[in-house]
Amino acid sequence: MTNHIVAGLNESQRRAVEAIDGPVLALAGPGSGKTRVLTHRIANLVGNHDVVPERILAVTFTNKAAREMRTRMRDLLGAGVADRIDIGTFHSLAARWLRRDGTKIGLPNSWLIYDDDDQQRLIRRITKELKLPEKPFTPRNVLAVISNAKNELIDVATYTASARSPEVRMYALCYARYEELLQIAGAVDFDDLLLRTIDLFRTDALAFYHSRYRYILVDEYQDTNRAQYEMVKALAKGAGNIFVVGDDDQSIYGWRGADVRNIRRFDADFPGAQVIILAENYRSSQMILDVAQALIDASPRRVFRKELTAQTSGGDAVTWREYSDQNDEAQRVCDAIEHIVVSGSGRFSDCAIMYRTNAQSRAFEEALARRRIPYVLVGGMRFYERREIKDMLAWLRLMADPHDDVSLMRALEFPSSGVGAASQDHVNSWVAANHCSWYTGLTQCMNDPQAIPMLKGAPRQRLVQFTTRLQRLLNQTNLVSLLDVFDAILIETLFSAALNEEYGETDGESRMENVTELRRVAGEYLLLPMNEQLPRFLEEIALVSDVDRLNTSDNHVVCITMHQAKGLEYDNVFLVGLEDDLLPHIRTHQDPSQVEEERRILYVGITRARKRLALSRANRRLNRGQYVNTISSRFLKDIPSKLLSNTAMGSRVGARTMATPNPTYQGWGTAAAFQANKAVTPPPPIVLEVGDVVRHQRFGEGVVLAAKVVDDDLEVVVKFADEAAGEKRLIASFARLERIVPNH
DNA sequence: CGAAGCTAACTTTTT
DNA sequence: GTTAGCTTCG
Repeated sequence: MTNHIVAGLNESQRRAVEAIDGPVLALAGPGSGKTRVLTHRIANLVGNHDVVPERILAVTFTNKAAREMRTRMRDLLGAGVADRIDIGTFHSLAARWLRRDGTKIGLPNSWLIYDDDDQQRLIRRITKELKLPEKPFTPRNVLAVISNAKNELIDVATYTASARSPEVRMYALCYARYEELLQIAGAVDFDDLLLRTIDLFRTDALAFYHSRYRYILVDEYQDTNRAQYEMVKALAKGAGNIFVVGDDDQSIYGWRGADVRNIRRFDADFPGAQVIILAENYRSSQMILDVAQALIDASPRRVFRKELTAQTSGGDAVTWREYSDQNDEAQRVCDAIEHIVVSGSGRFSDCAIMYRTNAQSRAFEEALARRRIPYVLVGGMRFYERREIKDMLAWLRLMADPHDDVSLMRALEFPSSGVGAASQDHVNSWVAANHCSWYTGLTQCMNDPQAIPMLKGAPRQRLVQFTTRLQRLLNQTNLVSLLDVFDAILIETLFSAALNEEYGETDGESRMENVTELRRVAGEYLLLPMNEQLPRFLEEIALVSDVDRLNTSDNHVVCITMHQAKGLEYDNVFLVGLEDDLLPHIRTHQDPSQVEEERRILYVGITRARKRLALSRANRRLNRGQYVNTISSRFLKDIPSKLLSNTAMGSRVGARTMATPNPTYQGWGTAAAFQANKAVTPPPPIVLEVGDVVRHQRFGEGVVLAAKVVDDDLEVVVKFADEAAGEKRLIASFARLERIVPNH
């Protein structure tokens, strides 16, 4: 039956949609309509083959991809049907299954997810406890060792048994203790979500999942790690209808355990697999694809070769420019963006600046802010990683699980409970010796003054006070919603006042606004049954990423790493910092396979562009306070120079000098005509004179000592009342100064 | 015990 | 140019 579901698909897409039985591998080049294939395949199963929606499982790598798929499914099938399909990331699905069946493999009834920060705190505690030297045993290193072991499905016993060198034996000790502490806290880390699910699939519970999921679809299969691969294999053993989409040329997560071999050996793992290649590109111009193709064809070992073809030939030339330094690069990119907007060929939101490392974003942020171009920065400090947010979450988590040690120690520090390092050490050695949680230890200590002999007098009193406060919260019976719990904590801890105390009034208030924003998010969970509200809220927060929060409808330039940009697309893409040492990153130079991964990162970046692509580098770059000369990325050699133009995008604007401002574009005023979003609208230009009294978000009040116009903006020197802040040179619009007393 | 001030190290990418 | 962790002082 041919109908609207397959209408409009090309030959390969259609085959991928209609091959519903058995194993199928779809090799989907960038922009080849991968999501379309996934959604239409599901629509085909439900609409044309009467598959019950509940029998379908779709796995993605990001929440964003999951949400997008859900939205498209609703358009195709209607919400009533679409919402019955299980769609999610590996991690969120695993969490869902473990909530349901975790007790079968020994998980407690309720458990928490430890994020990266929690893990590091735990590790720091362990390395201190074991008195390990700082040198190789940084939290980051130790965590990487443990995570790699977990990714390879190596448990503590196996790891310990295979430890030869003294150093590895130390890591083994950390691993063992780490696992014990997680267990005591009733917590699982990201890797555990997958590992424990594999454990679950080794029990007879697997039969349930086999009967439940008859059709399995996996997106971005090239990014699966060992654990995810095992999960897929276990599930696919049921009905055998396993459909995976991926592209080995876009495999860029090897560093966190993803194994390209999973996709390359798919037909060996699943005998009789159909392999379908999707190479027709519906996104980019042929000019852009030629560059991408040249780059990837230069890769020495490729297994599946694809020849990307565009819908139309030609397009704007891809540009390559070398700038003097990172600020120059940022300025010229801004020129080009302004040109695009002013000439009417695009909006700010059609432009994206992509770089290899987050550290590169600073120069662009400053240049964009200075010109009042609205932008968003993806990555860097995430909302849920802010101090005040983590502090609030620590208390919320304690409400769900008082044995969560990491949160308890955090709650102990904010609001300050007056419990110092010495007392903490006493408690810590006691709970370590008794293999119990802090909460258990503190409760004992409260009931029996002699329980922890080292603790007495005032320090013990303070701990008792803290425990009393915590128990008062835990025992409140009149809390009937998540918001009640939230507010009870705010009241009991005097959270807002504590923020002002800790950060000063101005900063404290703005941090409280973030907490209020968190409260607003919590408010979205009120429709769930009371006992599910808090756990679900916490789980979602642990698994949400920055890209997930990216709002594509707002009119702003996007600054993003090439990694995070995977799955996104823009009319105009600026790939910056194409320098050896940055791309390929210096830490990959000695390993050819890692350098090849860097090549694929660039490939991913290039193929994000629809219409225009600008490549650039800075001849010298400020590294940590020092300028370093750079050389072009070695990957440039693989792109024939005839494919590159050295006329920059928007070069007319680029030619302007600081002395003669572009008459057609006058900062934000003109840009506002292009319907910028309110949320990102920079403040109107502020005019300051010497002698004005101003307020800064962080530094507080100060007086303007000097002011001069630099590059269309005002640069001021402000002497702040706060001794610590002293005198600062600031860009007026970037610093968001507020004039409180004009100088008349 | 906590605040302030100093040093060192550091920056790859993140579910 | 930042941040985290350590030392020192009050």
